[in-house]
Amino acid sequence: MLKIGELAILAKVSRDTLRFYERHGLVTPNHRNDAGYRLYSASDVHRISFILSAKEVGFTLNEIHQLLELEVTKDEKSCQDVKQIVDTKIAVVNQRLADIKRIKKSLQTLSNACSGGDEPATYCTILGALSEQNRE
Amino acid sequence: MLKIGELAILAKVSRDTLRFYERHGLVTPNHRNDAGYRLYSASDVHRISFILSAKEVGFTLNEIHQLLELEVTKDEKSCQDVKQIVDTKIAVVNQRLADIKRIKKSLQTLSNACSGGDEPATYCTILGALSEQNRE
DNA sequence: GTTGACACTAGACTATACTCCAAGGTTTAT
DNA sequence: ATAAACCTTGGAGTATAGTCTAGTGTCAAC
Repeated sequence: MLKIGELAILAKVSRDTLRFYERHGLVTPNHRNDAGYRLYSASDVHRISFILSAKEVGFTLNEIHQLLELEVTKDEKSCQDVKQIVDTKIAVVNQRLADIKRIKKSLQTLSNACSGGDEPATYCTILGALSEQNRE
Repeated sequence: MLKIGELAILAKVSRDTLRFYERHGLVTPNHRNDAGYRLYSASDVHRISFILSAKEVGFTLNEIHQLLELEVTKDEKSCQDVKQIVDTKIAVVNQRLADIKRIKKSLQTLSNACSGGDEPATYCTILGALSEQNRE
């Protein structure tokens, strides 16, 4: 059982963020002690880590909530419903994966073009690197 | 030369968004006609497409602006400065790539677990799929 | 037994990224 | 020549995701 400050340190978020996530149904403490203090389980660290990763790659808190809810609604929803939601997300993730790979490639082109010395970066533009990629 | 409404359709954004991006230095029309109408060049479609992709994978407009600026400041900044900024971004992109791959894998685990029929989704949780991935 | 670190709530405030509206000027098609 | 469709600016409003403050309560250590 972790108090909010302890979880905050482990999960590298602020206490306010934890309370905010609770209000939005993303992370709920297992218990409260007599004084009303939130008591979290150790596994909530993983839960928050997932939230942060998902956020990082462009999911909104609402979408993340929906993904986490698949757990909660397991008895009411049939597997086919779950699958449909998940497969839709996979399509989004694939698009994002393609985008990020393209951007990575452009950044690398840029970095390589600049790796010579400290001459002016005449050809150093992302859009240039991107369009070069498209020509290939 | 494209008017704002034409560019908006081609780039799949609203006119307001184009004006907003202009205020924030992301896309500037090449010219204005006598009536003050913005006139964009066709290549701005690519520019906006880059902005949208970068946004999609978690970059803020400020970061995107910085990346696009590398072009503008080419004569003032040495290649080494550019390279340093770009290499920092590559590290971020790599982290994001790892995150999104992990999420994709979890979603696929989930989808596969659900692919049988329409029995209740007892094992269908993302966090379950994620922790399974960690055990491997 | 009191001080300092931590907890609680409610509500105000901030940053980011739009989105909409009002009041007006321009262009185009009939 | 006039109406519809488009453009302009400035400013207000919205959604998302926190972040901060005030006022109060709790707990651990000295």
